[in-house]
This record gives sequence, C-alpha cells and structure tokens, in this order.
Amino acid sequence: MDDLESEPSPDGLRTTAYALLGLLLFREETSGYELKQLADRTLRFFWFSPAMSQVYSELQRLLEAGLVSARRVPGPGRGRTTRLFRITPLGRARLVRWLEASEAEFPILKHSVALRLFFGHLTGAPHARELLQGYAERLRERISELEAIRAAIRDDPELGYPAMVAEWGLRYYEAESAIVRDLARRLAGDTAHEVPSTSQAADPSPE
Amino acid sequence: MDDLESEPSPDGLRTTAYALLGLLLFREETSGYELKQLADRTLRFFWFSPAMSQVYSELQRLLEAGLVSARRVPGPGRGRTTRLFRITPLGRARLVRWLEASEAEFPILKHSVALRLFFGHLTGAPHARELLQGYAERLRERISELEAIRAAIRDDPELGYPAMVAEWGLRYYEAESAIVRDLARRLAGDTAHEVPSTSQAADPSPE
DNA sequence: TGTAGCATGTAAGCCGTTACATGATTGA
DNA sequence: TCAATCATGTAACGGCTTACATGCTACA
Repeated sequence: MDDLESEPSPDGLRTTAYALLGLLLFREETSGYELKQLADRTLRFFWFSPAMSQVYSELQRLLEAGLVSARRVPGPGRGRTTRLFRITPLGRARLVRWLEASEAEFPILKHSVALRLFFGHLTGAPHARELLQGYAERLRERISELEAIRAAIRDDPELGYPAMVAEWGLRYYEAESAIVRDLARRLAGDTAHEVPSTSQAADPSPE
Repeated sequence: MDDLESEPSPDGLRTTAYALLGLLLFREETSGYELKQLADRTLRFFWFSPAMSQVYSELQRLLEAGLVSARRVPGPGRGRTTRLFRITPLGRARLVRWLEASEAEFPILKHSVALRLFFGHLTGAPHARELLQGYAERLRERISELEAIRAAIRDDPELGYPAMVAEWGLRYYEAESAIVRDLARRLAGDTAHEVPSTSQAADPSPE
C-alpha cells in the first residue's frame, strides 16, 4: 500500500502551499484576506479552502522561501497596514517544477454520507432516505454556486483550465445527484421494515 | 461559512472512531491488525483508511469509553499475545445515537488531479493530457478492486447497505472515468500550442 | 536464509482547525 | 448603534502520519 500520501516535496512545501501559490498567478497582488476569498471560490470545490490563519502561515512560509514577495501599504483603516503578496519568478518556476516533477496522488474522499449509509442497517431505510435527501439538497446548492462561477469564467480564453475544472465539478455533482436519487428510490421500496437488523450482521467481505 | 467541520461529538469521538466502531459490527471479534485490513477493504473507498497506529489508538480510546471490550489471547507466535476487540451494547447504542443525532458533513474532496489541471496553462496541454491519462489508469485499477468486492458481497442480504455504497463508489468512479476521457479528448485538440501562456493570466473569477 | 505476514504499540511531528486578540470603516 | 467587512496575526490543540521498536511463524 504505497499510496504516496502527499510527500513533502524537496522544498518542504505541501500541496496546499503550492495551491495558494498558484492562485497568486491569477492576481497581480493580493492581501492574505483576499487570497482566502479567492480560495473559497476556487480551491474549495476540488481541494479545500484553508482557514484564514493557515493562509497567513503558508504565505509566511512561501515568503521565507522566496517564492512570494510582500510589501506593506497603508489602509484601508487609517492606522492599519495591509500586506500585499505577489508571486516571484522563482515561485513560478518552482510551481512549474512541482507540477512536472511530482506525482499526483489519487484523490482522497471523506464522504460522511456514504459512511453513514454504510451503517444504514442500524437506523433503517427511512432514516437512510432522509440522509440521502438532505445530501441531495446540499448538492443542489453546490451546483448553483458552481454554475454561477462557471458562467462567469466560461468565455475567458485565459481561463480555459479553470473552466475545465469547473465543468468537471459540475459533472461530478450531477453524477452524485443521479446516484443519490437512485439509491433513495431503492430505499423507498424498502421502507416497510424499519430497523430490521437486531442480530449481529455478517461479514462485509469474504475471507 | 458554517460548514460544520466534523465537530467533536458529546462523546469526544470523531467520525473516524465511529467508523472503526461500526466496522466491528461486522465481526464477532477482531484484532487491531485485522480491523486495519477490513478498513482497507471498506473505509478506504469512501472515507480513508487510518494508519495502523491510529487504529490502535482509536481502539484504546473506544476501550476507555466502554464502547468496545478487549481480551487477550495467546498467539499466533508463542510468546506474543493478540488483543481481540468486540463492540459492546453501549458501543452499539452510542453508534446509533451518533448516526441519528449528528449531521452529516458535506463530503470533503482532496483532488490533486483537478488541482493540477487547474494550473494546466503552466505546463501545457500535452502534460495535462498525460496527467489525466495517468489518473484514468489508476481509476481502472480502483474499479477492478471495488468490483471484486461488490461481487463478493452483492448477494448477501445482510450486506445491503455496504453493497449500496459499493455501487455508489463504482458509479462515481465510472463518472470520473467518463469526465476524464472527455477532458483528455478536448485537450488533444489543443495539443498544437505547447505552454502557451507566458503572460500573467487574468482573473479566474469575476469581481 | 531472508523476507513477508502477523501482531502491538510508542514517539515525534506536521497539517489544519478553532479560539483568541485587535482595530478601523461602512452601512443598516 | 450595532453588525458586517476588511485586515492581520498568535496560541492551543487535535488528528493523522511517519518512523521507530520488537519478535514470532511460514514459506520460498
């Protein structure tokens, strides 16, 4: 089982650091705050959106490694200063090297809905159906969000790759919706017997 | 942004602890070692398979909370002892309560292939295509593994829910395969211009 | 003879989170 | 006037991983 789990690259930087570094490519200069917002609109859909505090700490690390530069500017807020970050040529080169030299890990899915369905015999078909319906609902929200984003970037020729990823996400969500719908339907037929299993269940896998 | 990130339940146990606890339902008694193997064949596909050391520490925690019991038996290996764990009635009750009382989080996806594709303009269409083809290859492996598992559990009436999850996984992988195939095809048309973007790219999202 | 599998753990460390601390501006 | 937004961080903690430590049995 050599599922190379995001080995720390020679730079000592993790995938998340490179992800944030890459986002800087799409901006001239950004504050940490703004970068977090950008992550919420992009990374969130296929990686994850780091906490505000992590954004700052990753930026600090990238700064120390020379992959980004920073300058302080006043405001907004009279006494306060804002730090604006920018990717350096070295940063860009390192990002490219990382993309070319390192292997992509197989995607990691933490799917708590599937996990709960796995134990469905404990709570019964009606509960499982509600679980799936709740998930379907949240999927619809996600789809709306992502559709809005895709519509906004669709025709920008500079954003072909982000657009592909957005489409990937949409098709993924739509596949999920279809599967969930089918499973819920199948459970509807079973609704008769509630929480049927009192006995110890059998082995879920053969020897 | 209230994406309730796996809040520690009143028990102080995380999802992973409940996941392992739930796996014990499918066995009379297991060693930590065997539980890890079971996790590799089940949890891995929709949650993640914890490291060996984590399996032991979660079991220890569950033991202290009285949700599992343990007994030591000799062997195999003359001087060595094996600890066999078993879910307690309390454990089962707590698992049910957790399933019923807590909300399922929206699935978390760490998709490094999509992340890399997002930055595809840095490495060019041929590289992106290779990335997708490599992923497609690994997807095929996963599909084979999961198909074998599904075939083995398919007709056991006690394992209806695990079978549903296996099917979910298969359909998910098949959707991924289809999307990846289409994206790779689209990139094939673009192969002419290698690494086209030297200029700073534009904003990936509208103001 | 050596390596893979069975079996159990401890220790160190990083990744990422929540909670905390601070403070100005804008708009309801 | 009160909340939201902009903006920057620090501290504490938990989850999970890798590395380390140990040793037997079966098999090639």
